[in-house]
Amino acid sequence: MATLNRPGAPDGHICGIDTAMEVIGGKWKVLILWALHEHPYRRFGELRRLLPGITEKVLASHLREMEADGIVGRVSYDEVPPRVEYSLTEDGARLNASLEPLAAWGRERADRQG
Amino acid sequence: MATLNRPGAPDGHICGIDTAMEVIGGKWKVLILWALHEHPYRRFGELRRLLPGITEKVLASHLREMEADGIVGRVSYDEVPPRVEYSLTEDGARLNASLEPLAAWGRERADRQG
DNA sequence: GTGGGTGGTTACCCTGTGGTGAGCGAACAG
DNA sequence: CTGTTCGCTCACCACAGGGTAACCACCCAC
Repeated sequence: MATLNRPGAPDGHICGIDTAMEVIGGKWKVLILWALHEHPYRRFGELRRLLPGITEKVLASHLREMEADGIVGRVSYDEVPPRVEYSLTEDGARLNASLEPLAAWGRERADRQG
Repeated sequence: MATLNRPGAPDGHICGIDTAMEVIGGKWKVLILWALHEHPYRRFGELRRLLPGITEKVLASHLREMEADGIVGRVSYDEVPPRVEYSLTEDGARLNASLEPLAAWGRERADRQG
């Protein structure tokens, strides 16, 4: 990622929000986070079914980025057919928790607008 | 806007996060929010100076979107040279507050990585 | 041998977002 | 009479992120 390139701060970051936005900056990332929170330890195909509309390519690349960011864990079992399980890391769980107030704000706003 | 178009939910939204992400989905929006929180009632040029690297076009369009979303207020004084003051609405202030946990998560993560 | 399910990869295209640079209208300073 | 401040607007362009679709290796059931 690192679409953010803002001068004015040492590494292009101004406040902590930037760091967080970089990590969740992807069309489906918060939903993947959410899905893994509600349904821990899901397989690739299960996640795909939990997120109607996502394509395999995007799911795979998002998962790999989130894994690299340390918010998603991946365990691959050497079976046939292959089995891979994704889960939230501790950091990912904390990220998800810190998204809750934002979700509450969004829900309230959605309610107000009917 | 409205880059989010995800089937599976009535209006393309699955949880409240989506609504919030739509509102803050813009490269500089959270920073504008932050700047207006730390420096209330700023003028266009002041905001530009507070956000090194932003261009006038992007600042103008982001401000207009945020105004339409009801999180930023705009007051134009009929003077010469023109004077326009931007501020957070109550809803914007609450949005900003609900971003705080996320910012904390980001700060903690930035600290860990040095 | 054909189809299905597993978890992907690869190549290509398309749109939206953001960046660049110019201009504008009025007043005032030099 | 040129330059500056102020808050924009407009036309154009580049690029990355996401979407589309085909393909792969493997095994099993039919």
